[in-house]
Amino acid sequence: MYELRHLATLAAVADEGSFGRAASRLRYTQSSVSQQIAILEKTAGGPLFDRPGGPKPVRITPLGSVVLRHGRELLRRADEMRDGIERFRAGDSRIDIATFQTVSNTLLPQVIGALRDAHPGCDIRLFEEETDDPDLSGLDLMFFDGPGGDGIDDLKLLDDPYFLVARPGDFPQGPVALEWLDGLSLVAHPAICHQAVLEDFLEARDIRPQVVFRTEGNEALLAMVRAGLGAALMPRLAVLREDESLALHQLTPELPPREIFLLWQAGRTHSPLAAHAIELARSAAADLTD
Amino acid sequence: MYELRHLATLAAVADEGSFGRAASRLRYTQSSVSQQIAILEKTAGGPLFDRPGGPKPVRITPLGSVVLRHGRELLRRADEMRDGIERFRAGDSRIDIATFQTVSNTLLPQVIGALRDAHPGCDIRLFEEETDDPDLSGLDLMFFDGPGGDGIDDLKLLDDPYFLVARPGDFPQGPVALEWLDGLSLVAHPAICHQAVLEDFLEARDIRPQVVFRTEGNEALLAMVRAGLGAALMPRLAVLREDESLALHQLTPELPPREIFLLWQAGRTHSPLAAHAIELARSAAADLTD
DNA sequence: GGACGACCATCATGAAAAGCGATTGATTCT
DNA sequence: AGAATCAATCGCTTTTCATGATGGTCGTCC
Repeated sequence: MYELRHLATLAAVADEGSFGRAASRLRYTQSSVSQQIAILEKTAGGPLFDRPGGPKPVRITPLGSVVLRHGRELLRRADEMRDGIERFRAGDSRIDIATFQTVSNTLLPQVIGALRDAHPGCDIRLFEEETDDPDLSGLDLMFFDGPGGDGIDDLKLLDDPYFLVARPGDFPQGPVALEWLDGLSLVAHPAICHQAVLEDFLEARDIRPQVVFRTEGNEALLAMVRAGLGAALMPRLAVLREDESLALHQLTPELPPREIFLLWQAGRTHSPLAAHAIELARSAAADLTD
Repeated sequence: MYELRHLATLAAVADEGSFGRAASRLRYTQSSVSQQIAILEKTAGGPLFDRPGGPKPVRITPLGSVVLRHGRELLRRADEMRDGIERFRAGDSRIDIATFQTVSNTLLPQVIGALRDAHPGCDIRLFEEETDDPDLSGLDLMFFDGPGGDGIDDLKLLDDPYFLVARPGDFPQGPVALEWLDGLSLVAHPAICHQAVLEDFLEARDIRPQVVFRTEGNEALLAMVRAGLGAALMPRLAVLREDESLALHQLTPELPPREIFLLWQAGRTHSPLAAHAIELARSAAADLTD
């Protein structure tokens, strides 16, 4: 059976017009070139070159033209593959990352920025979704507020502690005892993901705040607090702009912090891009917890 | 260095999700598949599959996807090449033929018809040109009214004898002596190709007809004869419709007949199509000389 | 939990082939 | 005729390829 090597030889012979010159170009011997062409001629079922004999150049036959045309195309594709591999190794490929709101606003910008700097040609695709149940199909990486389950590897990036967010003056400065939350008017995220964990935790201690409004938007929640609709229990990182219009109170005892993980399919070999992204996420998380 | 075989194995492994199943599909052993993938992984510079171990299927890595995508493309092209060769052998290819007027009207229709019947998908291209100097570059075959020169092989198809074409009654029925042509008003082809040969032949015998009109078109010449502008010396085959408005007279002695040859580049291996065309032209010529 | 089965890597071995050098035969140019 | 050029071919060496056996890993089934 013929192989790419034979096609390369064919092309060289066609270029040089001579078996011998093709041989020296490819660092073969003339005899080897003869045999390679012979193999191609056997699989093609007829002569690929007319050999006039003597110093005249060999000339491609009509059948040879057919094989040569296809052969060159194959060689071109093989080159493209080499390029493709090289580009991939340079990180010039695609990465699909799922994320959620808080991460999009804090960790991710740093990660993406550094990634684009290091790999200018790369194609980064983000998918923002709030879900209880991480689905990594088609994704390289996923930020998630909990560890991965079966068939998923994870890396814990950081603990994001909960604070009570209220209007200045609504509570005395400093830590607030957890019991104060009982019966308190709160605005909150929908009861999925870590929000559910949180509410179960309070319930278990017989603390039942009154949730008067739920929305996914962090900014919307903070606006509600500013407007006096109620207080909010929010992870530190969700409060982007800390200004005089809001007061952050630690809680005693502390609520279980939201844990932020980076997930990927278990046992997966990462692309250079993904490997780099993991490293960047780890160090960005370390910066945030300073 | 990797070869097409390795890419085929890669694709099979990707399809089957298992080295062993790919091996049995390709009639290899599992060990051979392992080694082939190892070779590809070496040239790609990293693992192409994640091997979870145990009965879980292997999964392609991002790098593997790159190689696989290109690999499949290469294999597809290799298949196309096989098809191309097959189509070529079936005669379903292209043939370029140069011809001239008389041949276009007599021999060629039969040849082309039979060729298209035998090879329905073939691509026949005709180039009609009147020239003294056959140029076969880019052509498979050329009809010509003389033998081929240097670097050209030829096949003599037939002799086409010259007749004197006149209006009925202008000459007594039957052969006409050559001397009668001296001073006679003739219409004729331009003095190239065999026409030149013909006039030299007469000149050498001190016979000088008076050419009152020249044109390339056979039909135009015959129309001129009918109109009484003059007589014409024409090869038998150029007089397509023999009707009562024209009289054909043999000449005594005969003029050297126009010889019709089929030419091609010397030593060339023909495509099946060209080989067939040569055979058809030969037998069509034989039919005409009956 | 321990034996089993599915799976891939590795190693040694024998077979196939690829490549090489020398020679031959054909052709052209001088 | 002789020299030069070129491809085909032959015997040989080296490399590559494929194989079968063996060992390690992971999941599953009593």
